[in-house]
Amino acid sequence: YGKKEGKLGSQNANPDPNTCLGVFGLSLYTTERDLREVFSRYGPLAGVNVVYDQRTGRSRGFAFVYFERLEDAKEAMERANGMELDGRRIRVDYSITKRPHTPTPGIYMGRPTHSGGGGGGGRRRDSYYDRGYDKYDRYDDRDYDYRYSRRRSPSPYYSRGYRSRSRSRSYSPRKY
DNA sequence: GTTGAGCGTT
Repeated sequence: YGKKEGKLGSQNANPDPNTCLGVFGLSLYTTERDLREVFSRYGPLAGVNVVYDQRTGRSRGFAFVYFERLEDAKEAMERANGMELDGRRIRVDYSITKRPHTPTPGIYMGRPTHSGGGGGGGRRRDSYYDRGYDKYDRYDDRDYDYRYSRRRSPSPYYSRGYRSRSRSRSYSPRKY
């Protein structure tokens, strides 16, 4: 049926249980250490990642928590979702992405350009792309967060009235 | 002390 889905697809709504949890709505002051303290209650962690804004270096308000075991992740998801942390109601869900962005691969990503006729030619993609790196990892117009690149704040000098009229009088267009 | 729903390297 005609499902209209966002760029993240249906996974946005129902991520499958996973040892990687996404934690959202964090306070900017919540650190990975804080998250560790909270989430390690449910089981051993494999890692914690707060996502930081590339420009400001500050938290973007969400994080990823990796559990060693799926069962622990499940429990953590149930229990920690909606809990208050540092004054914010946090939301916890299974992550739909597994990893941070793939660094630009300096390697061939697969098929030789000359397909030897017929279907089988396509070699399986290099393992680089087989370990949980998914379609969301591409640097792609659809995936890039334009909120941060669109900062086209006009120079203040162009804003109306910034320079007083009297000031602009001093500007003499010398016409010859 | 930027407020909201979201998914990734400082």
